[in-house]
Amino acid sequence: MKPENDDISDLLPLREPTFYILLSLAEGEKHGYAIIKDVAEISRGKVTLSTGTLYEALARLLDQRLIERVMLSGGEGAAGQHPGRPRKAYRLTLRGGQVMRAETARLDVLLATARGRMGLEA
Amino acid sequence: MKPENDDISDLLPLREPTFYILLSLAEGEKHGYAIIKDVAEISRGKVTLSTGTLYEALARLLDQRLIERVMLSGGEGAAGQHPGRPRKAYRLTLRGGQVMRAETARLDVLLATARGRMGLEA
DNA sequence: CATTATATGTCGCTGGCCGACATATAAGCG
DNA sequence: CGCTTATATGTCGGCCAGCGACATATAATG
Repeated sequence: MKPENDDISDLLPLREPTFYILLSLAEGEKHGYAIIKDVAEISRGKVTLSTGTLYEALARLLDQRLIERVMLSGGEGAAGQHPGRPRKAYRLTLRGGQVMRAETARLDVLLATARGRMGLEA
Repeated sequence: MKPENDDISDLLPLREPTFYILLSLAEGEKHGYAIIKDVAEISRGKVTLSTGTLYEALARLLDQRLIERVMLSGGEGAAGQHPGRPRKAYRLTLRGGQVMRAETARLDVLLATARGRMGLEA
């Protein structure tokens, strides 16, 4: 019925790197480099994002409004002293959260179907 | 220790269409067109394989030895009367089964991680 | 003052997916 | 009989996310 213009299901399935990037941001706002380290950690070293993958994904996710830029917490006029270029922090949007819930739901169904089909309930 | 030459984890993650193709064959041997219909069914209409996707995937999976061709059951000299071009049936190999188990295990961990991170155990 | 760790970004290539197109064949129908 | 329909396999060009390689900038450390 509803034309549902910017339909979330068009964005699914998420590729593994993208899924982990959003998942990392689900925990709280982060800047790019922090995401790389976090993803390596939560994936138990299995996913090591290349910078190409990461920054291109961030641009795409911004465009899709699944994430948004945030001012760096550390507040006031504090430039925030740290090595490297100035950080850019991102956070998950409501829409981004919806996508993550839709994707986990999809995976859930997929796994249930697979378990049912293959003989490995044991 | 073992160099593990043809490592299965190089083939993961599977894309959704590929996953469903292998899952369909896990049930038993099928020919291409039957896979298309079966996948549409088991995915509750969510995944409709284009013939491009399907036949290219079958060629690739054969090459990776995840599936193999089988003689059409229906036996003897029976040509097997049916409309359309002669059927080509495929079956999952042991290696293909290993890949499916590895992939479902990966998804399982992924989902558990996601559930832990997002606040939705409820 | 050189190295290292932190930090962001671009570019070209590849692989899998996809829609469009091509082809072949048996069955059903008027 | 010829037309359409459903079944069946296959190719091709384009697209897009991921990825390795490369480029650049900066603060801390020895």
